[in-house]
Amino acid sequence: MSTSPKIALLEEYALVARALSAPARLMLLEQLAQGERGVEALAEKTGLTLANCSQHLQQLRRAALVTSRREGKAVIYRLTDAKTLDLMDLLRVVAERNLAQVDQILRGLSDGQDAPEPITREDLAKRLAEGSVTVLDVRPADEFAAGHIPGARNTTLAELERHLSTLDPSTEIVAYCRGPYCVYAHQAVTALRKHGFNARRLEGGLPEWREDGRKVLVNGD
Amino acid sequence: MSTSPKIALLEEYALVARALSAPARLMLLEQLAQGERGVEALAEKTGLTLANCSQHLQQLRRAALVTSRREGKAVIYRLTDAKTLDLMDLLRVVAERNLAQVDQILRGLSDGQDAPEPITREDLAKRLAEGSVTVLDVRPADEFAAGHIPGARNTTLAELERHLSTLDPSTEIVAYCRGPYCVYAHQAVTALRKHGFNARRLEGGLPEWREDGRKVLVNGD
DNA sequence: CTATCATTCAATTGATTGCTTGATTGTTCT
DNA sequence: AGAACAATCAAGCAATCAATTGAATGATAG
Repeated sequence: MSTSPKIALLEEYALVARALSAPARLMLLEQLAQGERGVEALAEKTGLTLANCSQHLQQLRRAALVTSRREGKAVIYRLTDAKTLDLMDLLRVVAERNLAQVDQILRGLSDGQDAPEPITREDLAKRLAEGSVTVLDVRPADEFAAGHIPGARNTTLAELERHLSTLDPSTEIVAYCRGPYCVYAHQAVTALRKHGFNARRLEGGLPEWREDGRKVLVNGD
Repeated sequence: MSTSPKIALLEEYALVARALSAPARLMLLEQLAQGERGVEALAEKTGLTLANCSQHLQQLRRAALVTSRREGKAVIYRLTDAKTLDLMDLLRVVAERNLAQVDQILRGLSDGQDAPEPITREDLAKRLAEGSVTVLDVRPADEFAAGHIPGARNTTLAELERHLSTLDPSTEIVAYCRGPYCVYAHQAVTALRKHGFNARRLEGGLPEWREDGRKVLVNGD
């Protein structure tokens, strides 16, 4: 070791930070937060080419944020540690606090109107038990099928307009998506409110709900 | 905005992560955690050239992790937000959990022996009130002068050997330094234990102690 | 053993980073 | 106004990174 142990340690910490310093890798981690995935599925979801995706995954693996195992001819990646999600979340919090840019983008999502505070997972669980709420899962159908909040209805943003008439205007709607990094729920709430619905976002997304130890339905009810 | 809002957001988060992805900048943040500093002082402490230091500081500012103000002809930098320390700490935790490399380096610091668990700040405060402990501040004298735990004795690692005879072998010694990123306390504890002293590390360092709202003595008692 | 499929490796391009040197800006002191 | 000082800017270099393309590995199925 030519460098001092202090620098060597800092270099390791920096390696982890560097792994988080590309949008593509943040997307990959967001996907992996939903559950383990093969390389091809990840490439498709994130819009990366296969080779590029594979290389990003290897950078994540060098930083030990993900682990892989072989399953037949496929290689399955998963998060090494749920703490990584905390790290990403804190990254988001610090960015939102300090960077005016972030605030602007988020404001842009809500289209001029002020978005209401998100509902906590605990509150949603209570409301679900009472049946006094409609839950909307705004993720692609395959992710919905792989697991969702019990009782949730699935729709994509594109299809939302067509489903408006089937929603009860007198019940509050709670929308959720992949997690704090995902903007689908923001956009769904904005769209719904514009049509006069009483809609809010869920705090976090499915990975956080699952991590709380709450029930998740798999494979289309 | 040519890119989608989702990518734009991720780019902002990535910007923050990128700011943390160089050892030099982690060192700067560690210094700033002790309190605000001018550019020259930071350059000296970190061993960076002035221009280089200034450029790193500007990257940190771009990510809004630090803020600067002018004071006479000097520019004083400080952390924008204490949450940044949490972020760095979590970075460390994730790195320590997952990277075998980190474990090895830390093990190397303790020279083969197993280091005891660090003492919590709460426990140390109790022990201090009883007077049943010797507290050792293992930072450079100027940082000690700028603030330290009441009752602490200051010594550098280099001077530690010469001070051994003035330490009471029957009292437990608690060593601390700049914080979780700083290895001085690790090394001091190892040295002390090798000489038969009963020594432990404090969890965190002075910035964490201060953030707990605990008392700090300034300017040499 | 060969064919096939999923993934990784290797080589290339253009862009970015880290660090150095020397000039420039902005502030204070005389 | 001019000298002295702290900090920043600008230019240049080597090193690294992101993305693309095409070839090579590793595992399975026939």
